[in-house]
Amino acid sequence: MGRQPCCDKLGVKKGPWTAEEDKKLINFILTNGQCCWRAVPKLAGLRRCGKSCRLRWTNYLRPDLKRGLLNQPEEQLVIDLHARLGNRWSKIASKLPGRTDNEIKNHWNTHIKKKLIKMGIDPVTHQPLNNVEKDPKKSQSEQTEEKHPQLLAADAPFASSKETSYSPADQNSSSDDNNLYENDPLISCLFRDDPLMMDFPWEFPSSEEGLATFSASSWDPSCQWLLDCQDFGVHDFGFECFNDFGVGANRERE
DNA sequence: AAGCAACGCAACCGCAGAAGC
DNA sequence: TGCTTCTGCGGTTGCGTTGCT
Repeated sequence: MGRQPCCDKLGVKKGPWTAEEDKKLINFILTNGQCCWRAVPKLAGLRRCGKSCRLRWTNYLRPDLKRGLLNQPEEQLVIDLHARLGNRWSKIASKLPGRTDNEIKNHWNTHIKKKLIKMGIDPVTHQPLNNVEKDPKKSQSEQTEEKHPQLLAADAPFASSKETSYSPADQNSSSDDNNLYENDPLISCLFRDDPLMMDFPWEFPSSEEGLATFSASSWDPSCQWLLDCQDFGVHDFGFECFNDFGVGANRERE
């Protein structure tokens, strides 16, 4: 039987996205919202597979994305979360507003991993490299707190405290993550299921009226990228695609 | 200046689970 | 209930950039 490929390989473009393709995709999503990804390339006039479109949007074009390297608190949070959740990048990413799983995964593999190894910490187990197999029965979180004093301490705003009792992620990984940090107000805030303020409702209205409403009322400082665009080169495909939605008007007001 | 190696990031691939019928 | 389709996730690869010799 076999699984149908997500797109027919023939005639589907691969590789880096061009500014023109980005423009088409942004234009389409701002106009129609995120609908069936499989249909997006066809409707948007792209010779890409839906999967590729989704990836491009979620990892690069989404306006609520932060650009640039992870800062210290974010990095610390990633380490902390990784110690508890393992390579569940999407889970980790969901706790870092504006960051994608891909970004975090890349950052982990290129930066954090090395840092930990340099510090003599196994990035997989979060235990000292020379002590990895000493106490396999100890819970991962217990070990993490022991092994990351320098990470969990002063320079780590998200660091766990001794008062905080965490459930070891690997013992009960299916348990509700909310319980993990219930004693830590900041972390528990991050672990809430309800949307944080940065969760932007990417359900764009499709009618003109709706779009007008969107542009007038939903403009948010987090969308400043549309104006600044210095971080990822929106210049390359111009602003025309946003003008229809009142972004230009917002800009003029400033 | 040229060649090479290492690095970092964007993108692809394949699988698993969810959703729909 | 089982099959099909779609989406999302994590691992991996490819390539452009940067730094070193």
